[in-house]
Amino acid sequence: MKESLPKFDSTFSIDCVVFGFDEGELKILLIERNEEPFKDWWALPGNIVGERESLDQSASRILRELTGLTNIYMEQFYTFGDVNRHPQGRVVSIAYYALLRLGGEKSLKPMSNYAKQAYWRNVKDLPKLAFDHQQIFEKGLEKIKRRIKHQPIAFELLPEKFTLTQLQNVYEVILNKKLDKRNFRKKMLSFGVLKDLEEKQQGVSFRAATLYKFDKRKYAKLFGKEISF
Amino acid sequence: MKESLPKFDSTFSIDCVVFGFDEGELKILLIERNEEPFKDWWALPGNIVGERESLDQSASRILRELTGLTNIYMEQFYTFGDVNRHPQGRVVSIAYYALLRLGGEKSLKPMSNYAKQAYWRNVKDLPKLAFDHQQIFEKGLEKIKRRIKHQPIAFELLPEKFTLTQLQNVYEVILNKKLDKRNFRKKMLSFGVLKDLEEKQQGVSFRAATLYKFDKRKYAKLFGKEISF
DNA sequence: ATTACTTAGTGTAAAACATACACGCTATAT
DNA sequence: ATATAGCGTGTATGTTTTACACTAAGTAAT
Repeated sequence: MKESLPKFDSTFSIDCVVFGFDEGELKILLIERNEEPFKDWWALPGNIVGERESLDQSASRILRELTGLTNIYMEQFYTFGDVNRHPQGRVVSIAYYALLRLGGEKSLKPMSNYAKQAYWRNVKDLPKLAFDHQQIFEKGLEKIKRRIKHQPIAFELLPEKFTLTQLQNVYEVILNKKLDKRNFRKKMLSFGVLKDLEEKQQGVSFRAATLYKFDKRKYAKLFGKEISF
Repeated sequence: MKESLPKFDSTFSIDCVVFGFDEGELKILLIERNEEPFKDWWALPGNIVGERESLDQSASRILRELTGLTNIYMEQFYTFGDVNRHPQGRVVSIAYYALLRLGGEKSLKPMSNYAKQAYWRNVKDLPKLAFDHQQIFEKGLEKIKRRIKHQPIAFELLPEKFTLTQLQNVYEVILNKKLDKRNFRKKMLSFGVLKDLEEKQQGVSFRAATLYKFDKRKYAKLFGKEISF
């Protein structure tokens, strides 16, 4: 039975563009490779898909190994399959982006086997990347630029409780343009998916802003209608 | 060198959701399988990716073998990789949608090896499909629904010269809702990407409509601005 | 030639939405 | 007390979207 499938010297991997937002900057996680090919180069975190793993499971595993976190927001966005993208053989790579709350504690586990360590790097200042990872990163960034206009993904980059200014910053840094404060607030609040927590920021050195949280229940009720920026 | 990549009993394939528009209906191409597994079932056209083929090349090849046509508009949209999606082994499938002008001549080549014949089927009346092809189809349809709102893909389904009513029909059948004629025309013409050919339809049994064509040059100049429906 | 039929093609008013724009308020730090 | 820095707010204008119905033109049948 199994014999009827052609067998090539080929396999598939997952690569992840892991976005985080910190101090007003959009960052991604990069690893420093510890193995050939591209030893000592910077690369996107990724790995070969296990024999008994679905693609989503594999991506989750990679993120867990990398950050210790589960339940990270994650989405498959494109598959890269040029014949020579990997110098050691035919490796088709399924790319995911992930968005996560980078809450001060930038504690990343020391990496196993193939990588020395992972670091957050500002997307505006990336080093040269291994394989076709530059291309993968660019496509991932493009995808979240589109998606943030219609889907409530910005919240994935923020802590549970956030201020409107922080939210606006996320939009600005991803869309790469300044937005008008009053218009942004008016529109964002008009969707009715933010819950005013009647609570102020703590520990800021000037006037504290009101905290909000994203209200998933209310968002679910919008079903059909689209948020748009 | 090559030995450092883990080898599983796995491979990858392409599956294509080929959309056509004819007589006011949105159709897709299905093949009747002539091989196990799922012998005699309906399925999306697809095939194993060749050892020296990129994914796009492989998809083009499948479409060429199926329709005899090259230069079909085509786009990768998702990769399906559940462990058990293929009963004979681990087959990850990269899915493409294609849009083509179904101009009366529904002449499809008789299929080689794995399929008896291909047929156009209305998307509103599809048979049960092999593998996870129902899921693939649904995701493909969803994608073109989104994409037609922002990208000029409707033209790919129409002949070079078309009437505004035909164009509106494409939108209506893909978005699955009626649109207002006057508003549709106003908006569509306002983008300035349709060239009035100052020429009327031939051989219709009532008042002939003006023919237009999509003007790629002008569309290219819009770069940045977005068409939206 | 007349008539019946079918689709083409057209405008406007009201509502909703997007944009542009600037200053007083408040909590903190000194 | 005062300086500071970010918070929070409203309006007027322009643009876009929506809802809505009839006449014009060409063909076919008689």
